Amino acid sequence: MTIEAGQTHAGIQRDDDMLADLTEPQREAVTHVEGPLLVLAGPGSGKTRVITRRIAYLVKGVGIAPWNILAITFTNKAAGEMRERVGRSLSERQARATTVMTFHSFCARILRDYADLVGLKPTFTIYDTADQQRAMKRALEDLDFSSNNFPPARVLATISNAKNELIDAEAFAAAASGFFDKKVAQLFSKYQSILRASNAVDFDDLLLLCVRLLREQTDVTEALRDRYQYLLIDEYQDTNHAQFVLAHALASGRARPNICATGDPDQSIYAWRGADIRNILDFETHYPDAAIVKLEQNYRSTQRILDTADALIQRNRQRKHKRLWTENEQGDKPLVVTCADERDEARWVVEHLTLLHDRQAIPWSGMAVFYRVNSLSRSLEEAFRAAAVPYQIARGTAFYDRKEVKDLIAYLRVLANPSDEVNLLRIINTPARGISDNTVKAMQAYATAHQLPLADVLDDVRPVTALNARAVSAVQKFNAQLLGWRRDAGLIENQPSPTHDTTPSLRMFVERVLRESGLEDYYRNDKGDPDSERLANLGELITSVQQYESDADAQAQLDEQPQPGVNNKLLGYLEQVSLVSDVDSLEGDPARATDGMVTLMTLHAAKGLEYPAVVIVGFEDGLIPHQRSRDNEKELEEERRLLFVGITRAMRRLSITRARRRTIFGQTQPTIRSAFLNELPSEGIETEDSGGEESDPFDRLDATGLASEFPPGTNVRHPQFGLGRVVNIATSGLQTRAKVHFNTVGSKTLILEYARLQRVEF
DNA sequence: TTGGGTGTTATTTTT
DNA sequence: TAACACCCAA
Repeated sequence: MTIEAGQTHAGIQRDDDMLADLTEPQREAVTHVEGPLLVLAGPGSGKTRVITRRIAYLVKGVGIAPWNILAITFTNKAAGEMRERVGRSLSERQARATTVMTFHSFCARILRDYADLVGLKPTFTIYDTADQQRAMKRALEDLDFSSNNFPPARVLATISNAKNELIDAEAFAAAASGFFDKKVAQLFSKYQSILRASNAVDFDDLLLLCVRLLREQTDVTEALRDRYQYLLIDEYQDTNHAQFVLAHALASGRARPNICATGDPDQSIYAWRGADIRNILDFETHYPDAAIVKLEQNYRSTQRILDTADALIQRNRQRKHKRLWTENEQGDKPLVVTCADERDEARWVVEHLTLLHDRQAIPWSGMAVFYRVNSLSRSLEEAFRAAAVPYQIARGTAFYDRKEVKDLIAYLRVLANPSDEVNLLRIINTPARGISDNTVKAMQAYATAHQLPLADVLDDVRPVTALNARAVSAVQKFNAQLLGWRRDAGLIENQPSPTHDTTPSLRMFVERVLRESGLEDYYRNDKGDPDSERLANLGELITSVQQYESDADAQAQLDEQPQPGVNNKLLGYLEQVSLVSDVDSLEGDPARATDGMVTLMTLHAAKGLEYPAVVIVGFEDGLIPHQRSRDNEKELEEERRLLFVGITRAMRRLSITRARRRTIFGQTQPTIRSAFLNELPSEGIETEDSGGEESDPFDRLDATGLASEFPPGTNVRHPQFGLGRVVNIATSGLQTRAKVHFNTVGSKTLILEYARLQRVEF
């Protein structure tokens, strides 16, 4: 039976059909309709199922119009998955009427509609990290700052943190106190003016400007609240302040906000990117009459794996109590394996996985190896290659970061948005066309002196007296080319759209730009040898254009809209490129029966995935928890959550390995086992030696045990100095030094092995 | 304009 | 160690 959108109670499906296969808490979450709802979903607890079922229930069970539903996720992958699963339980028409988007695409869409209200043109460009870096370098140059003292990445990170807190350049300047912050304030303001002049925004601006829009334009807010009456937010533990405010603004304005947040504080691993775990921990404070549902039953892992994870996470204080349980079998004890060094560790991993593959018939695609830092993948790769075991590395957005791909996209961006200086400067002489650095500098100087956008200077270069005839003609030729392209794509305002026989499709248009810009020849002739890989990548980009185009055309047809023009498709495509990375290009869906390959990735990248067999390597102090997170209790808890995420990815087999020695930065050093080792239930795990070398009888004397007994923040008593509090703890070699702030004598650094510190509980 | 020499630095990266 | 950015020379 298909129910058409908009139909009311007459055609409502009986609840039982949709609810029969749910557990009690799941049913509770699905059937909660009005008012705030928080779903605390442990790993593997069927969260996505609950969310999609809830959407189906709202539409089919309650009769809510699908266009009143807005579901927000963090990743495109999650959005795509959710869209797909919603599509399965609703009619196609209903499913298409719901809005399932990432925070950023949602904001981008709103800003396109209301660009003028926040000082943008609808053609604005979304700058990615590389674009941001270029813009920041320009800001540094303009202000004569040395990039040694102000590394662009660090400055941008500071600015990003500010924007996540909804602090704009002005507010930042007002609050800046230290030397660095004051300088950053100047850079912040310069950077924003560069972006503004380029009609460009960065990822954080999408959120910031959206919030500003909602705050300042009450009619827009009203319209959006009216449209999106039921709000679902996934991975709520990862929301930053801006996202919290945005969600709140949308949900407010009615007596009981219809906001449904799902997430798990124990899986919050992005605080360093601005995520604020308090958003989920304090949900009931923000929404006093919130209903809370806990999904604690796990359908993924064996009992022993779950017990290990649970024991670990119970150590955290910043959390909501939750007890994980499962009806799954007990399973094998998780293994903790000590290896000689990283090569021995890698060898053990490959051997272990090969055994699981051959004896237990687990396909390669059902296995994953996680590490804390990317650099650990190297020794693993070597071992996998040596043993001829198929593997893949999950790396982020490699494709769109390729030089040749970025070049072509830069052309498209400049065509869509002539103000985009960062990208204009990228392509102005790529490939070389006789517009030298000096020519560019002269034009920039002229632009600055006359307060003109660089694009205007290109339109008429003759007044730039510093240029010789050759330079002028080179610039004119280039500019004429840009104009020609724009005209044919219908990208020039106040001009009739192109006749369809000029440039009938976006794909053909992009191919034409590729050819006529000289990029194609440039990469073909590069160094004499046919640079086939680069050309192949460009070909792949064309394919993605075509893909986008046919999707857009099909969508228009379904919506009974006229076919979009090349100009609109170009804008849409560029937005997709900016907001969609290719992380989901991972092969080896464990559900598939193919043998596939083993997947190697960071612990962060593992979130949301599951594998029958998991190995976590580098279980050492300084790695897990990471060096930089040791001094701070909050960060230490995040490291614990990271390990928790890693452990809970495993369905049946879990192994954790460490090396006694590891070579880092070219230096081989003895390691100390992770402080978290003592937090795993000793009866519930099995320890083993890799057999790579004789085990060291003194190994057990290492300092780790002590270190974990005195995490920063611990209150202690010293026989001489009295009461104090551990400030930080550092391990070097076999010694553990603790810096303790004593109530009476101030700070002292003590060697834990000798200082007779005692814990004091209050 | 490119290449080589030098110096600096070293998590995690949903968008 | 190794990757990357930067600067200078040809």
